[in-house]
Amino acid sequence: MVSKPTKRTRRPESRPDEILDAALAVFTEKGFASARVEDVAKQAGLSKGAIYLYFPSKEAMLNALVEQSAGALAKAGEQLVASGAAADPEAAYRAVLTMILTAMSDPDISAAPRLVLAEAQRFPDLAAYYRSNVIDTGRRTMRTLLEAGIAKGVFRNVDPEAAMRSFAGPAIAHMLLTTVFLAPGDPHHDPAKLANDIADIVLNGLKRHPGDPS
Amino acid sequence: MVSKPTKRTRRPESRPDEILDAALAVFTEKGFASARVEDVAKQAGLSKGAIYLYFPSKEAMLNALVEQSAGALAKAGEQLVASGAAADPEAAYRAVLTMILTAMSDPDISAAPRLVLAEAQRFPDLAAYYRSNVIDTGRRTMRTLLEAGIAKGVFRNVDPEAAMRSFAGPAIAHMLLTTVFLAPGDPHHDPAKLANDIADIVLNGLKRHPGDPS
Amino acid sequence: MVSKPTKRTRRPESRPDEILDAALAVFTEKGFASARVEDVAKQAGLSKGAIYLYFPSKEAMLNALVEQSAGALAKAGEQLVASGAAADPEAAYRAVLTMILTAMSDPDISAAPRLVLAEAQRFPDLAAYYRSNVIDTGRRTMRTLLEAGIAKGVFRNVDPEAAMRSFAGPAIAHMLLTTVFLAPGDPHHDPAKLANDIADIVLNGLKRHPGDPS
Amino acid sequence: MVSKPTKRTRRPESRPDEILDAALAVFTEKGFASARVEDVAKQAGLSKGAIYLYFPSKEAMLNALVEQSAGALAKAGEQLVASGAAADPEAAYRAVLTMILTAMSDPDISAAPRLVLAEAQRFPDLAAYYRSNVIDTGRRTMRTLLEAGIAKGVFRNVDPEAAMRSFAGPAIAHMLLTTVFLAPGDPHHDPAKLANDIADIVLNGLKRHPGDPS
DNA sequence: TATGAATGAGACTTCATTCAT
DNA sequence: CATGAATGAAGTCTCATTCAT
Repeated sequence: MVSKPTKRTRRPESRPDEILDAALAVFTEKGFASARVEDVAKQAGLSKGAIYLYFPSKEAMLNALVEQSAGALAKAGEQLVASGAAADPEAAYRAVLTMILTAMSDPDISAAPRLVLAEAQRFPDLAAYYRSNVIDTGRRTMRTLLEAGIAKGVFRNVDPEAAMRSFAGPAIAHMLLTTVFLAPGDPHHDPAKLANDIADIVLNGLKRHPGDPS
Repeated sequence: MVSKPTKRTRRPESRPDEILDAALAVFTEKGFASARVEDVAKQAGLSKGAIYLYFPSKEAMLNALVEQSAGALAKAGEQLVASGAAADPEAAYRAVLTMILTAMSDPDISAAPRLVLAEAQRFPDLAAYYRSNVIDTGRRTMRTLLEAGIAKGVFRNVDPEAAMRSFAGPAIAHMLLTTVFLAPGDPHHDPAKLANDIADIVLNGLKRHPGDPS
Repeated sequence: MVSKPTKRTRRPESRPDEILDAALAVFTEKGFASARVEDVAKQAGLSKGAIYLYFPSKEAMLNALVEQSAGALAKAGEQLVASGAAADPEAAYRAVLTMILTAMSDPDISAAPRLVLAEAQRFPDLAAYYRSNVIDTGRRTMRTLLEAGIAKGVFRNVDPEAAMRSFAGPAIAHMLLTTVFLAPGDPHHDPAKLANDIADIVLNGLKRHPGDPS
Repeated sequence: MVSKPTKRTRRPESRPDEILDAALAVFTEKGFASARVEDVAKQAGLSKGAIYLYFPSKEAMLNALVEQSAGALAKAGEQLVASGAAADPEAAYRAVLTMILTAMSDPDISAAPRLVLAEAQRFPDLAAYYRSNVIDTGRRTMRTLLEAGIAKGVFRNVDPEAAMRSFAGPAIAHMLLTTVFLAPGDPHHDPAKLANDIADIVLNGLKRHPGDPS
């Protein structure tokens, strides 16, 4: 939460980003179609018209928004893995999962992915962009990790598609439970502990055990 | 496509259901806010005004839609488990996962859940309804399954929250990959095989292995 | 208030009149434009479609309505006057005023004139019809009455236009106060007494007094 | 017709009043329910949407309209009376009647009262507002005038309700004859002369005459 | 005659976008 | 750069009227 700046004193260079922050908040709350440009403007401390000095249309904001936030997570995960995957795939998966679960537990951070989830159907370009820049990166990352583990003999030779769904799925489920379907009195689960417990299950499921065939 | 009837047909007994089918298709494609009532009407082979003979508002259609399709899946899963969970939790999980993955691979069947995913943020009542009638049922089902396995000594004593995310997550991930983020040239994966491979991983992750502690 | 007939047992010959009764009630309450044909039908114990068996359009009902109720009042007043105006203009005015005030105090009877008042602007034909058949008759009646009084030497030779407004105005004022602008706790004034008191004033104003000029 | 300004003029200071003027004209002509917001906009030289920058709904315009024009007439009459009623009730009534008849002869000025008359049934709040702010003020005014006359011994001790209907009724009758039921070839009557002639009758009717009882 | 499902024109209202200031 | 009044297209909903039964 950035401290609200005194009106009218702001580096103009960061205006677009500020607008995108505002747009993310408004779009996530009301959905893109039902969000009003004026709401975004108000949230950004600007007037309606000013938005159009920075973005040519409402949809352009959505695209910029997604592009901005898209790469970040996947890039972060990729680096995290790259640094340690070969040496210790198990530790790498644990680290990635912890990072992602923690991120997804924060509504501000999970806002962009949720927005994409909600609007992907209606904006195929956006879905395609996200697929290329996030999903595919994630898939590559997971595949790298899996192959490293298999090569080292710690993972069984499982189907990569199944493994990927098992890797990433729990994080998605957690996000939905935490930010979309959270019951009013629901207890908050510690993301780090959850990540560890899930990693226990998934890694245990992937590992060779004494007596396993192949 | 049945031969177009002469205008002003008499209502077939189940107009409301036909309208809901049309609404589901249109809402899923365009999103609720961007869908026009006239589109739904056209899809249902009716005029705009006729819709309002059956539903008082566009939003009422959304609610009816969700209520109609909500219970079905969870109920199906519950019964599936109830029938065999105690006797063989592993087989039960396999069966449930196969059913769900198969269902989620079919865009027509996954349409309703996807719609809820997309609109839950904007319609808290709808989210609450889905949580009560689908999510909670699913949670209960999975918990039952897990406890049966633990009681029989085939599952380790893992954290239920972690287990649930590991159980359900892969199915959700599969749905998103299949219906939202499907790449144009992506190969279709056989849901049954995928379900089995995922079950291998997850169940293996839950099972006690020789040499496991506790 | 007619006793509600047992459904479906009704002289069909009187259907149009029954519909007009219903229409008057509904139009008066909601205004012609805002009244729904279905409301009229319901009030008349019929279905929407049946209305169109008797009247070709909603506006036709309005016209028939006004035509039906138009003449009655004026005709009644005319006869009342014709019978006694020449012999005793004062008594004749008293009688007419009493009748009109009593009629106007009854919302059911004043409904038609009020409806005309409300819709005359929007339906010039209707206004013209009412002018020809009610207003003009009333004017003639009052003029007859006035001239009889002048001829007999009991009334002064006043301007007929002024006299007519003085004759009829109090009745209109009474109607508006009674049916349109009635305050919740307003006392009901006895129309007969009021008519007499008003007649006292107006007749006294018209009469020659000892010492009057001309 | 002023030369049409280049589209998208800047607002003159008093847009709301201009809109209300336009609304009064349109509502009076077509009736509130049948008037289209777009007609009001066009009349005001604006686009449909612009209306909603100043009024939240069509009905809000009606209310504002009535509130704006409501007090004016009654206030004017009240002051007129207050200034001279005690000293000379007869002259005061003459003055008030002349003012009102003159006002009512002008369709532009009588438009608001006529609109209220037409819509009061359908909008009870509006009727109540008018009753409180116009009718009641008028009643108070007339009662004051009457009591002053009685106290000075120039008026007989008549029933106030009867007197009020006799005071105000002729003005209402005149308005209806002039603006609602005016025949095409009808001669225009000079309001000032008419007011005087009516005042002759009514005042003569109220006055004590030599030989009156009481 | 009577019904009421169905149509479709039309109304209110919203809101992305423009532009004079 | 910024504002916010203004536009006008578009969408939801209503309802007079029609017509198959």
